[in-house]
Amino acid sequence: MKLTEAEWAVMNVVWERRSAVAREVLEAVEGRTGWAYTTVKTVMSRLVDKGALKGRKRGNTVVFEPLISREQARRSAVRSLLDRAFDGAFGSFVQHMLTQEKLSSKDRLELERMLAELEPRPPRSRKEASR
Amino acid sequence: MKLTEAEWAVMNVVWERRSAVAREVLEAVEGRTGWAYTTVKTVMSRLVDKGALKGRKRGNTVVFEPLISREQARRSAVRSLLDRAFDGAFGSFVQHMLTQEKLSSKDRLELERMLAELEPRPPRSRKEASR
DNA sequence: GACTTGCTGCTACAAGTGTGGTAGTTACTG
DNA sequence: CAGTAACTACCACACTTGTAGCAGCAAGTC
Repeated sequence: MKLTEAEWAVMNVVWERRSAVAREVLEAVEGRTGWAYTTVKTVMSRLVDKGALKGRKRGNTVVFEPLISREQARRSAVRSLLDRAFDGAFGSFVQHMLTQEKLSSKDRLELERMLAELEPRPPRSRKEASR
Repeated sequence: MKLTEAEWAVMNVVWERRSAVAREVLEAVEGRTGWAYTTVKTVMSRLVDKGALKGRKRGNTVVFEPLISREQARRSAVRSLLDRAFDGAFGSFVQHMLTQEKLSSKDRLELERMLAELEPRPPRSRKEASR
């Protein structure tokens, strides 16, 4: 599932709240984007068309919920970046991250912590069931 | 500098050879893409327009060379991914990489190695505790 | 010098994307 | 119940992206 920039902005809001109506999404992104209400609606319709959202009519309005998980979308975004920009090679990607991107030491610590945590034996995160 | 998928394919070839004419690019990507010669030309023209390539006429043909570095392009691609899909937060990105992407243990080792190599925590002399 | 071949600069055109307007419809408010 | 506010579905339109055709010009061939 490939999402456009605008679609990410919308999906991020819906994922965060687990479900949302158009106006909520608008309010959440308005500051950054300056979109009109109808713009949000259009983007959301397209997301329904492409199977990323499902809308359920409740009275007058439509409540949207995600049909794809954030992790799923993230995976394919990462995959796609790796393929087009890093020859699909994880190694060159990591190399890039560590040498080219300016990581704050906080970032680096985070990275370490996670590695360490993962190191002894892949500990399942406590939040297990996520397809 | 934001590149499209087709543009990445072309730029990758040019970066690899440091310079290339259209036909070389075509030959390099033909297998994967099945593009026509003119398709390559069009993409390359657009790359010139947006300042990613410069073309220098040599006799009949045009030799292209990159105006932007691969690292530069990669940086902005990574940045863009982080922003749209990970709230711009490096932390959640790393978390994703470690929990969601299937890293081979080789990948993980690589990640560790580089991290260690870059480690700011200096086991160096404690005299210069600055960077 | 006339031909052939390959390269170039335009032009095209459909699908995807960003952005939003309109009009009809539902539901609250007095 | 009439008026207003809020929603929805549909339409519009410019710009980008993928993909390529065409016609003219340069260069090697006999």
